[in-house]
Amino acid sequence: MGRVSQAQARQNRERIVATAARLFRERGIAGVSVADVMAEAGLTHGGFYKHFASKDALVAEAVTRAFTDQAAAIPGDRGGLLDAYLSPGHRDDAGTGCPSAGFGGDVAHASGGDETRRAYARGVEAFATHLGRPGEPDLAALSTMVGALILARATAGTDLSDRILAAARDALAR
Amino acid sequence: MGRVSQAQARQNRERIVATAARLFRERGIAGVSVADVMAEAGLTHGGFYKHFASKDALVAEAVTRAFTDQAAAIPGDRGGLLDAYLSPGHRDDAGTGCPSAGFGGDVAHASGGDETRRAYARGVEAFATHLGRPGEPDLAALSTMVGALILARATAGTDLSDRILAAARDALAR
DNA sequence: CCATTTAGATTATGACTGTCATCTAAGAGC
DNA sequence: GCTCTTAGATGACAGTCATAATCTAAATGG
Repeated sequence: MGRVSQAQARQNRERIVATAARLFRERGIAGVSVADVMAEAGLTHGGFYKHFASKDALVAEAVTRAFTDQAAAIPGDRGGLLDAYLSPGHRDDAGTGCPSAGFGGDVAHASGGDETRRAYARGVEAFATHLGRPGEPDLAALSTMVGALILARATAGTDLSDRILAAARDALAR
Repeated sequence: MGRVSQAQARQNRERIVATAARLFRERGIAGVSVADVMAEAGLTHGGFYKHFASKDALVAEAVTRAFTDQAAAIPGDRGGLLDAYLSPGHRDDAGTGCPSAGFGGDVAHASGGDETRRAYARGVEAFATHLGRPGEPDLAALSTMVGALILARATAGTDLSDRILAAARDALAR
């Protein structure tokens, strides 16, 4: 209702970004409204513009946040990373999953503004670099992983979905 | 205004589906309204429901149509297919491009109904079969191609975009 | 403590959404 | 030609959207 401590406000803002990063990946950017995000964060939609200039500004921050969260949670060894990435669990949990895959389709369709595209490109490059060596990111492996995950999600519920994950695992195991 | 010949009506319906197949791939399913499709097809939005039961029904038909169009236009030799698929031209023309990539993100987020998901899965399987041999579709190559195209589109305008396409071409050339 | 600031709630906005009922003019069938 | 039918136009509907002004109560700084 009234006011809230600066610490509380900062924490609320954090929760809005974290909630958005999850919901946008789950339902797509266009499929989630500002009111949806605020409600899920336990706030009312009117207060949103005290924190962000626009929905696009939130999208850009949510994309950045999703990539930094990912970077902090990546398994160290490549084998473990591949198995986790191409698992049914990752397929079925888009909300906390890979941002390159979760946001890829939406950003390709120009959802979010210019800042969103830049944040996305930065995140993709960082992830590809982690997959390869500094100086030579493994863009081919990244493409296979992202493509397999998106295809597996879009065909979830069919046997094709599991076969896609398995085929990508096999191809990248070498 | 008044009525129109059965042949003309059939032709109008075709145009609605073709327009939708293009717009949905360009801007995303959620980013295109029924009114958008009808206007682009040269009709008013009210007449839409004389042709389709719902937007979801149109989405399902548009997805099916995009895949049959693709199947009719695929280069015969694998080398030519790879070069065309992973070209800047294909990246920049999503509207007439690969439906597996163009619809993948949206279908993964459960845009469109059950029939849409089935149509998408059928189309993906058919394309993968074309890439491999009957009985053993090349799901890994498909994943690499679709992933590279989506990533290249989402990073269009940066040098990363071209590098992704080149890396995927190299990896699949073997 | 008191005055000022401000996060968040409430409510309003104008535009846009998918879906229909209705109207109308012209094709189709006899 | 005279019905009967129907594709498409027109207009309206209830709902949702992003954005914003206003209110209010509590936190802040002096």
